[in-house]
Amino acid sequence: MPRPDAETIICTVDVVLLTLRQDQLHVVLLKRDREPFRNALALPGGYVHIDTDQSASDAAARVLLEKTGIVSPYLEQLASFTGPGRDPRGWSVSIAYYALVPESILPAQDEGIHVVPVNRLPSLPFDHKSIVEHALDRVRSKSLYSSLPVYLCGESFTLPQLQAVYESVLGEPINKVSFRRKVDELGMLEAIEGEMQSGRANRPAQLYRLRREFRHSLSMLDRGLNSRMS
Amino acid sequence: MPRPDAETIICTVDVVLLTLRQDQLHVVLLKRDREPFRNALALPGGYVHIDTDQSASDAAARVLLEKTGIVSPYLEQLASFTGPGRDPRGWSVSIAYYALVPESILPAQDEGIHVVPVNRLPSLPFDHKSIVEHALDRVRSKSLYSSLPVYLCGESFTLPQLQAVYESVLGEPINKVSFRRKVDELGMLEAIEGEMQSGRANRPAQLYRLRREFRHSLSMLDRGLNSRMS
DNA sequence: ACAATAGTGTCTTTCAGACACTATTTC
DNA sequence: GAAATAGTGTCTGAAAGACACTATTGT
Repeated sequence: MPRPDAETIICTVDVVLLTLRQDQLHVVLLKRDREPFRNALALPGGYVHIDTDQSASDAAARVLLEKTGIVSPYLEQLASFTGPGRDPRGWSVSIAYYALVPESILPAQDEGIHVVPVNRLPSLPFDHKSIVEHALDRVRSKSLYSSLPVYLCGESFTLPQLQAVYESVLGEPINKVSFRRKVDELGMLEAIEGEMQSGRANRPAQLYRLRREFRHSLSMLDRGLNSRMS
Repeated sequence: MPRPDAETIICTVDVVLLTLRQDQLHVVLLKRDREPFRNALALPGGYVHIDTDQSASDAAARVLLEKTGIVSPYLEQLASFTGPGRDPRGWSVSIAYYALVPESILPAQDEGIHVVPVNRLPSLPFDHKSIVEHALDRVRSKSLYSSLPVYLCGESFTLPQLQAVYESVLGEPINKVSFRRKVDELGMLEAIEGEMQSGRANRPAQLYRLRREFRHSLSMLDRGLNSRMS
């Protein structure tokens, strides 16, 4: 364990764990069990352990597992946040990561795990608010031209469900025909031979799953879903 | 100055300084004046100074200025590279930045400053080769939909010159009409009321410069120059 | 049969690339 | 006037969005 003092740079990782609940992006926050900011809600984070971690990415995966019990199939470096003022203990570096998971794998909301909608963030310690906002920017812009949002779905899902996920992430409706053309172009899905009943009276939708090659990496488009962003 | 030992994470910044020479991207490498890898060519880099640097970005700008004399109008964080093995002194974090500058502001190639073509990189110490490759990926993909390559031009330039710069970065020809439509759409340039003579006999081209608002930040497109990449 | 949603065919609009034409300079 | 490159007008083809139509379920 690093022993921070005035001579040393504090080196940590933080994880922005995102999920979709009721068609809204939510971020997982934990109640801090130690100083500084004890009892405040903050991103899951912790020191890099030079004795066990082979990289910051390892540290992020370890922290996420230790603090939430989750192993995320998608975990990507976001950016590093640095400076003398962001942590009261001293000059610090936080290497931030983001992860997307289906709501179904989240542990029950208790034990200090809070899932809060990203558009109703409470005030957060350190510069965690800024980190979350950077993560949202990244997720939204990557969702325009990649398969990233599929990590918010469970093992299997229908195309209408997947489209709703994209629409929730991007915050606006997508043309159905174009969406299906793009999904086809991405080539990331395979049909499963069972179907799905909609709860009510209608034609059932085909279930799909991610192809094996894309379980842990993205598929990219040249041209993007042309949901206006900018 | 941090005093690295087995207990401490070594915290540094490295800068990938890119420029265009003879229509080819080049990276600036310096001969290291101390161990480890004394006398090897490497990226300009150095320790974060917690007594003077207000952020890693400050550290990168300082290192760049100290080692090359350059103040780059565009300097962006690339990613952080971490692990126990990348630096022989111990577990290290390098927060990497990249910068683009016109060749004209580079100091004379001596005093240990080397400008080498990116497709003929020598073997580099640490994981600097990987850092350079990440920077190239980033620059190329951002060049598809932003004004990034203008930082490779000087104060003023013509549209044919700018197009050549984009083509050099992207490594393939661009349609002239489309390019001009996109430049116009980006809205980042303003005409200067002098013209430019081409060295030989032809119609002179209008000179342009970056609008003030874009001197230190990019302009982005929704749709990109459709130079095929991926 | 009707309601409801899945899935597709096709027309229209928008945008990128091809190409040719005009413009302006030097020789 | 010829050569050379700057700059533009316009046509063509590709891709995105609109919209309507068919398909398949439960009630």
